[in-house]
Amino acid sequence: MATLKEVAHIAGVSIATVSRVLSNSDYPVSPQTREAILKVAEDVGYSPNRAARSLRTERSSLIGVILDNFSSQWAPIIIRGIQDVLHNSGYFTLVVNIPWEKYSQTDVVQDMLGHSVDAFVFVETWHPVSERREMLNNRPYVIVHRLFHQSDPHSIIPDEAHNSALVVKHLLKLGHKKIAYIAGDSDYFSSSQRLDAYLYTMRAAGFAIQADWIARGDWSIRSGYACAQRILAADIMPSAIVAANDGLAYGALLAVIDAGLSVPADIAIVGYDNNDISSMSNPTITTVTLPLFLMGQVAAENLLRQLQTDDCEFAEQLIPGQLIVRQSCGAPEGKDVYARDYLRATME
Amino acid sequence: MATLKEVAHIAGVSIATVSRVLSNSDYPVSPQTREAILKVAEDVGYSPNRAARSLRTERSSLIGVILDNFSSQWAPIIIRGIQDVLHNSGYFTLVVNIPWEKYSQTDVVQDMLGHSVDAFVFVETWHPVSERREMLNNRPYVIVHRLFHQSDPHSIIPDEAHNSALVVKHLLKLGHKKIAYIAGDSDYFSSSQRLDAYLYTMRAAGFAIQADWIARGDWSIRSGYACAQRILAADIMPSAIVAANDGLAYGALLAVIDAGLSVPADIAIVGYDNNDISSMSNPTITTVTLPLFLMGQVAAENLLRQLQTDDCEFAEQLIPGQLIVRQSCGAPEGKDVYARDYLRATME
DNA sequence: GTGAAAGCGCTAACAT
DNA sequence: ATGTTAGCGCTTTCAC
Repeated sequence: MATLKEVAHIAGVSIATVSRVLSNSDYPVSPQTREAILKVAEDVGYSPNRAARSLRTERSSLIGVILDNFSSQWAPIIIRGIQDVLHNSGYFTLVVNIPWEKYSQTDVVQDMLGHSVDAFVFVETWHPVSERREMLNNRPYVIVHRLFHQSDPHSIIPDEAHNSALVVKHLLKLGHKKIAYIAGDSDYFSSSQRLDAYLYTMRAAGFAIQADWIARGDWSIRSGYACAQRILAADIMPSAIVAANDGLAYGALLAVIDAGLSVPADIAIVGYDNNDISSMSNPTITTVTLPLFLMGQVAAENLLRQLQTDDCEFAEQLIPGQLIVRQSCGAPEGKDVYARDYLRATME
Repeated sequence: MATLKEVAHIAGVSIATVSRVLSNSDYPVSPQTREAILKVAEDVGYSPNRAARSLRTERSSLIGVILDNFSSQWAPIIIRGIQDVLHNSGYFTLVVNIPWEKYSQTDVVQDMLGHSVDAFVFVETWHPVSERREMLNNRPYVIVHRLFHQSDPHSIIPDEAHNSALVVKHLLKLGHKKIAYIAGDSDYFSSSQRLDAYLYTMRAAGFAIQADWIARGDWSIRSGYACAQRILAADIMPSAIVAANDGLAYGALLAVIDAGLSVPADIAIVGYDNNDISSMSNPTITTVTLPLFLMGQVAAENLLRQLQTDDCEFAEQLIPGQLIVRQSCGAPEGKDVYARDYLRATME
């Protein structure tokens, strides 16, 4: 590969001048010289040796990205959002998947620091982050879609309260007053956030909540089924069920149908996350979609800002999701949103 | 961060000796000295400066991974397989997603070469690879799950012929003689491979194929629906339909049901790919699963071999998939494989 | 078995 | 506006 020295030799100037031009320095160079150098660089296909540059500047144009679970339905989209911004700014990402169980953060972070990464992104991480900053060699970092309890001003997270309130308000607007809730695994930060928003929204609307309207599952279809069965046995039968995710909602759907009831006629159901399952079930499930790509972009932009200016202000950034109205809530606008009809309609 | 110099100073030896120990060189160093150095390195948390090492050795411990579509159902699993092997061998990966439309391979490859990547992995790439080797600066490379027509000895690909024959033979074993076929988009390499295997297997079994038993779709549910409608109008009604992927199979399923027929009683259906849809439909769809994680691992191991020994032999490696028997084929062992029953059974 | 020193390609401080 | 040069941390050749 071509080096500065070669370009300098061909262009008949010193390597310092070539460096000034090709490293986008703001050091003054005469237009003619600049152009000549640019031409030679183009001709020989010059590409800077990042190792040499990195050794000198202690910056690598590399960003470490650490995630819990690469194969989750969220991670790939978030990563694409991150890369979309970062690649356009000349950065490469070192993406590493570390299953939560075998997490030994130190090792990976240490290795990444050996590669002189300029900053870190943590995606969907759950791990305790006490003293993170020192471990990270005081490099900038940002957390996207944080799943653990500890608050961190460097986080970009879904606005769980807003999103959860979104579905509850949607049901209220449809006239429901007796709304039950299936919560997710209590280990998750998002689980309590979503539940709290349901409680708050119901109270703000002035509707009482029966104790046996609330069941706690573990995010799975199976537990959604079991929770819905318990709710159906409540003293006062609810007219709608809000589930903390689409798996739970789908399980609830099956349980309600198996109980000989109809969705949404007898019981309305709404989910959360816009999982594939919610668009393929029968009836299709009304849910909330998270703007994952956007979250990745925002995270990357946040990081770039940190990289450019020494001290910026930090505060958790909450990104709102969007309601997707389908059949399971009974709203008129979702009535026809089911896969087979969509298929038929567009197949003529 | 600690440097060789510091470790050498503390240990009271020269940096050369420290380097010999800490870079796993096979140069002889006395056991006592070695141990002393190792201890100091541990104490100060030494981590080699990869930029300096890379500058010197022209090797970076970085592998460039280029893919078409990060968010495909295959890519993340393949990548995890790749990383599983590579990380254990001390490599980091530079993963870059380049949508096919805006592919300008040269730029990314060029940038990666600037980072001195030791080798390349192409995942699900479609792009022409003529003269790839020179462009890659003669560095090792491997292609996983290749989607284009040109053959390349550096490929790790699913054994499409074997897999496709797997489902056809499965139907033959169940007694089907009149088997129709819905092919995928003809632009894809895998499409013709799968179709050919169907044709070959049927002929080898001695069964004639009617011209109107074969329809060509574009991988989508919608086109599966349309293709099945055409097949149902054939002069001789088939007893089974093989679809080139699960989307087509699901579309066919809907069409058969809409025609007032039953699956698998009247028409058996099988898919390919083990997409989520095939485990969630009703009936669930018999299909073939691709060993994606394994493919990634094999690809990475192949690459490591190239990195270690100068000349190794190359030949396309075909990785066989596995048949997943569910309800849509009518086989007894798949009879009970449906989501709701599974749910009930395990819910007690 | 160990140490001294050259040099990888680049940037930046300093000189002109 | 341009050139000269030191030195980033490491590996490796050569000397002892």
